[in-house]
Amino acid sequence: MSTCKPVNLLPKAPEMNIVSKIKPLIVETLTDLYGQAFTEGELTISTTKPEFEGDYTLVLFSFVKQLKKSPEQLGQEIGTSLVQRHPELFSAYNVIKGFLNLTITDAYWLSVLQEQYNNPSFGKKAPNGKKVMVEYSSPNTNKPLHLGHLRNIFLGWSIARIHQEAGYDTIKSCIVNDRGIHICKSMIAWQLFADGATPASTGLKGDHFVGDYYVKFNDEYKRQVEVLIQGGMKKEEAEKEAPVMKATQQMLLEWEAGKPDVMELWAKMNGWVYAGFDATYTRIGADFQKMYYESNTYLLGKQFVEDGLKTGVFYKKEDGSVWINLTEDGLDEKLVLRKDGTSVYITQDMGLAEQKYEEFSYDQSIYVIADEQNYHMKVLKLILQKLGKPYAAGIHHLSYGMVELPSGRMKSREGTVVDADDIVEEMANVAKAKTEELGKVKDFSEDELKGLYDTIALGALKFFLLRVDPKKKMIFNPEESIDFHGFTGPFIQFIHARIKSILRKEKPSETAYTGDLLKLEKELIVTLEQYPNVIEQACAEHNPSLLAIFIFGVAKLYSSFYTEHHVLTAETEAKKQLRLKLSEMTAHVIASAMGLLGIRVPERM
RNA sequence: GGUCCGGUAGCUCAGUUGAAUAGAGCAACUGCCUUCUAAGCAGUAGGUCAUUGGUUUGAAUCCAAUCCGGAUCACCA
Repeated sequence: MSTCKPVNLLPKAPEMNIVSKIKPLIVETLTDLYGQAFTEGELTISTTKPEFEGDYTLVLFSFVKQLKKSPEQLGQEIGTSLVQRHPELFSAYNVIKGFLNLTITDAYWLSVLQEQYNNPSFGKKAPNGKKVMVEYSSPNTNKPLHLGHLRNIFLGWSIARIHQEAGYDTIKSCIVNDRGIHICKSMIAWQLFADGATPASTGLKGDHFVGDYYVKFNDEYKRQVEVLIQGGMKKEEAEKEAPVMKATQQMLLEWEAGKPDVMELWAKMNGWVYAGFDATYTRIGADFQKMYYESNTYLLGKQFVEDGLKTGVFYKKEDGSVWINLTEDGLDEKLVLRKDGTSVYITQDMGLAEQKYEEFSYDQSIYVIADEQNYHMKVLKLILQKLGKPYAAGIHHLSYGMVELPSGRMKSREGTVVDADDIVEEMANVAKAKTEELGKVKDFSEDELKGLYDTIALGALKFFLLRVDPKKKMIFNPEESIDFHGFTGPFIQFIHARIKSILRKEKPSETAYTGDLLKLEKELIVTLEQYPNVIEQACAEHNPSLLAIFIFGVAKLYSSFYTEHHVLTAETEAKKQLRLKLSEMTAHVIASAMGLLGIRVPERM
């Protein structure tokens, strides 16, 4: 950094966000002026609306009653005092109705720019020594991933990445549901219909190959049930008696008994599925540090039942089944062990939580699971709390809404599931067509082009799924492919590429700028300065959409700036340097924020 | 029926720790490529914030009731 300028006139490098900086100053001013104690929490400070003069606004209404003065008078007094006491921070103020609009000095904003313009990690926090586990994806191994999984995966990956940026040590994990009746259905169908076919012999991706047999099972099952009903059987009975269903149940028993040929087929078919999943994960950029398999964990948790019975948290019914009564907590009674002594879903989850804690001693454990499991996760946390588990408090359910079609929920039986691989490929094709049409990267090699198409396709898809508040369900219309204009990933990628195109021609010099700031120049810095806060908030609220919304605002602002003011042919050399710095800082923040969403940004597009 | 979540522009969504004239994108309409990438910019139009009542200096936001949609309350996972 340059040190040969009159630094003493400038505020120190902004480790702290401007809002947290001015809050104590306002508190101090209030106390001095009126002799009453206020806390920072009592202040309402927001960015000043564009139609008014100023950067940040203090709402005065709340003080009127306590101080028995009109808002106008309060505003004048506080404003005068702040500008007098801290001329290095406040250059002007105005009072409109009950709002005190404060203008921060250009010098302050320029110091922010000067300190951070070449910092690609602006907003990154120092390690806080805390460990967070994020469990996401968690697929079944009987069919390929679909659009709903993608929302889960992008959310999980992003929330882990955001925590990492906020200073946490993160471990991404996945619990694979690799056992159970649904797997056996694919296995039975393969035995019946495959005639030895494999993914290799058919050229199909393993997860799709196995998924096809799951569909074949259901078709056959439906056919057999129909035949039995026509033979005079009742529907419920037919559903139980259909030969393929009986064979499947038999197979599940054999699996649990460890029958060698069943285990072998199971391992083989799961292997195909994993190969398929891995290909998808690699393409979309998902990764895990720890895989858990239900075939290993489904017996866990039984020791909890013993403990719970001893401490009276659980109780046993006459038939031998074990329950917990949660009615005092507003929930129902919940079974934790079947009468035959086998564990249920929630028992396994207790066991897995314990195992994760033993292995990683996490401070926080985030489960990315659809909102249909809100009740289950509430119960899980509550039970663990009642059992006095130290890790119970750190359990957080990142609940997200379903991705629905305009016609309603996706249903695999009706063939309305949007396949993950298909949608990625489709987006890549759109990206290709669009790129070729624009013809801006004709000199790219085959590989570079392919990389660019995936970057844009995944940018569009990830941004589309992450820009919405996770807890809200969202509508996806397959008729219209995901847009590349407006509030989208590709728009932001485009702005980044544009900036890079300038920076390839010239890089900013280190000398600090000391002149005036035009409206858009200042607005850009004011906005960029908020980035560390946005990371913090996205982390605290487990909500990547805050980053998506923020970074779109940045990109839009830069786009206006870019159209209105020239960088390389600026009015003066000093202005050019200023704008080069603005451009570089914007590019860094875009790359960083998009990175937290799992989206790459191209140098050219 | 109990619990939870949602209802904001034609569509998809922000805004929901109360604050100024409720914001974006898409779609529609008007302009702008001989100057750093037009996947862009500038602008026009589009609203009974589901309804009713309440609290407040101030309500899309808080409270109550009602209507609509969804999830869940399995010895399935």
